[in-house]
Amino acid sequence: MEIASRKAPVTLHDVAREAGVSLATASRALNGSERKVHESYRSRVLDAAARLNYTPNLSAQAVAKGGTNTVALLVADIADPYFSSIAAGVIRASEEAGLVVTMAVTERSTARELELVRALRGQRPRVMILAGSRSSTETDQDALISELQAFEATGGRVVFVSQHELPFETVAIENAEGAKQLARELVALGYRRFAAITGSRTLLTARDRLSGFVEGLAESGIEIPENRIVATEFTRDGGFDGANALLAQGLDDTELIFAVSDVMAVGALSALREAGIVPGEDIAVAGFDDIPTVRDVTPPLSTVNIPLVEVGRRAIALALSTDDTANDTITTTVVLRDSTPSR
Amino acid sequence: MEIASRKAPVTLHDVAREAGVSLATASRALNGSERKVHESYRSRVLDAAARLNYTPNLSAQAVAKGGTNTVALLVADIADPYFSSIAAGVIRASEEAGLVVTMAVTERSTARELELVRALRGQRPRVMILAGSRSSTETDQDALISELQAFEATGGRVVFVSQHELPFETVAIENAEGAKQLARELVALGYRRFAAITGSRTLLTARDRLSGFVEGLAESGIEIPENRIVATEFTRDGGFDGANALLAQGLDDTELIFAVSDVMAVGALSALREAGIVPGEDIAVAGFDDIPTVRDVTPPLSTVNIPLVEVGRRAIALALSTDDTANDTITTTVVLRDSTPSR
DNA sequence: CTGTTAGCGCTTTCAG
DNA sequence: CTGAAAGCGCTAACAG
Repeated sequence: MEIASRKAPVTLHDVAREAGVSLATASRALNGSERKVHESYRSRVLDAAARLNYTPNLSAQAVAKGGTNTVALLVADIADPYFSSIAAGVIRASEEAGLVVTMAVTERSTARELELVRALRGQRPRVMILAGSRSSTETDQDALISELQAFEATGGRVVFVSQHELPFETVAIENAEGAKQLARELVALGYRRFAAITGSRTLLTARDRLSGFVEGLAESGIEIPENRIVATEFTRDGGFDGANALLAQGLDDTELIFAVSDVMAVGALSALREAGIVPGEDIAVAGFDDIPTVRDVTPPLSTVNIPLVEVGRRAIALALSTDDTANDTITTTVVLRDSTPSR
Repeated sequence: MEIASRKAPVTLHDVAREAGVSLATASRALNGSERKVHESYRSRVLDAAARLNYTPNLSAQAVAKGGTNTVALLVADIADPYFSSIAAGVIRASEEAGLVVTMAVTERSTARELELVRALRGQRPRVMILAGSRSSTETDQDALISELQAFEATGGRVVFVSQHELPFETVAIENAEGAKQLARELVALGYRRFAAITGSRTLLTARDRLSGFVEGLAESGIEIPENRIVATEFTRDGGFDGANALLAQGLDDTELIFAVSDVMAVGALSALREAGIVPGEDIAVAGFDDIPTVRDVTPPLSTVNIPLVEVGRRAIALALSTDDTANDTITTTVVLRDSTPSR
């Protein structure tokens, strides 16, 4: 004899019986498009459903109607404020649209990303959102593309958040433009000698930001010395290490360090401080993203704002739009704070 | 004539036909428990599946087997590092166990939480994890409990992350104990006059931490003056406002401000600094949680460490354990940093 | 408007 | 070990 009698969940069938109507009527009263079932029946069904504490089996609905109300969201690292803010926007907008989001983490591995896309495809989601910057050396890239195209061929929508590199709708972020503008404003503030901490050279986001920054400086005839550009991991610790690397080779007359992301900049700040250098006084620092944290570090960090939560919302808006080829570009804006005083 | 011919997805049936075997055999080869189908057949099916780029329809599998491989995760706010770290642990552990995570955000509303639980129940997840502290004045509490019990009755597992208040398995965090220990260590450091910034009095987590702290001080005969305890929102801005409130009434001889969470403490730090007060020198500050950020603020924040990612992992470990009544308590440890120099 | 009856894609007896 | 057939819970024609 079994110990726990795992009761079977209440089904639509149970509700129909309890209400004394047919399965179809119960279905229509509970979910079918409005104004189809007589009020007296309708309320009987609703009552029965409430009494039985009925919840429609979403999987069954999905197979019956041949589609789900699911959004699959892939991010590189959910604990990173950049992604968690975007995720917040995606989730909020999805809920508003009556969609459920399932989430997976790639841990910044493109192989893992491909795996996950395959697996998530089994969910038959309506939308698949891939957030996280692309890399220029992805060997699995073709496989990813064909997987995604197969998904689209069956009616799914794919939206990328990053740069518009792949043949899919994307919420593009003005990385290069924002960095260029930042460079201009820093030059206007009086800075002339720069160093930079960037992520892997193959990471598109890092690459775009750095090249935009370099271009912006070039407009004023300024260059960053080759050896003043260090590439590390695209994380807080990467920023920390990057600053130390710069420190190790001697900062000399460097006036400002540009880190291609705020998390890196924050790490750099800590490294500098540990080395007895006062950021904002001895040397200026700027980042990119405008994550919430940067208001609370010392000094508050100058950066380029990306409306992260809005990016998430836009991604699902794009996915739900009827326009097949729509694209969306997010404008970034420079935010100057105390980490880059005018000189 | 339709423009886009939305191809129907490849089904098991297609694979079976392509491989020249029966539906049943194809099913067994692709998913059924090992060692049942002859190798020659098996490989033919696998080849066909690969050739067709087949992905099993998870919904269909779910209805056929009467269960999913889904974990439903509810958090208060995914952009909050506390929750995003826990989520990271849940997601990682879930993926390792072959489970997919669907995620919803309550925005700290218990009404919304109840709604979401009902909706998510429709997914027929195997596990439901509710992270986010309970409130002592929940009017919907009974409804939540019965909803969750109904879910358990049908074989689902429920795990709470917070305090062990409700009749469900929970990963309990030693909030009171940790705060008490923090108080002891601060007293040992020489502090005698305290102020506190807490969240709503009804928020269990806030309440436990504050009372633990108060108890810890009481062991040394120290009390926090009534008016030195301010209650604000359980967020960064709440901490900011709380510090300002304290400032407004005059900090007088207060030596240390205890904020019941790190995000609040970080906000408080900024408020103090804006007021021209140097945290760590003019006044000490301590928080709770040990979120990554606190290493990077100035001065680095003394706090009570909770292994957040581990908490997430444990939650799903608990959910997957066969022991029905298991519970798990997470030990917290005090971490002293520069925001509370010895005096 | 309501009930009957096919499926949806997949798993799982149950015979062969 | 394999295939035929009966569901799983729900929706969507299709007749009344």
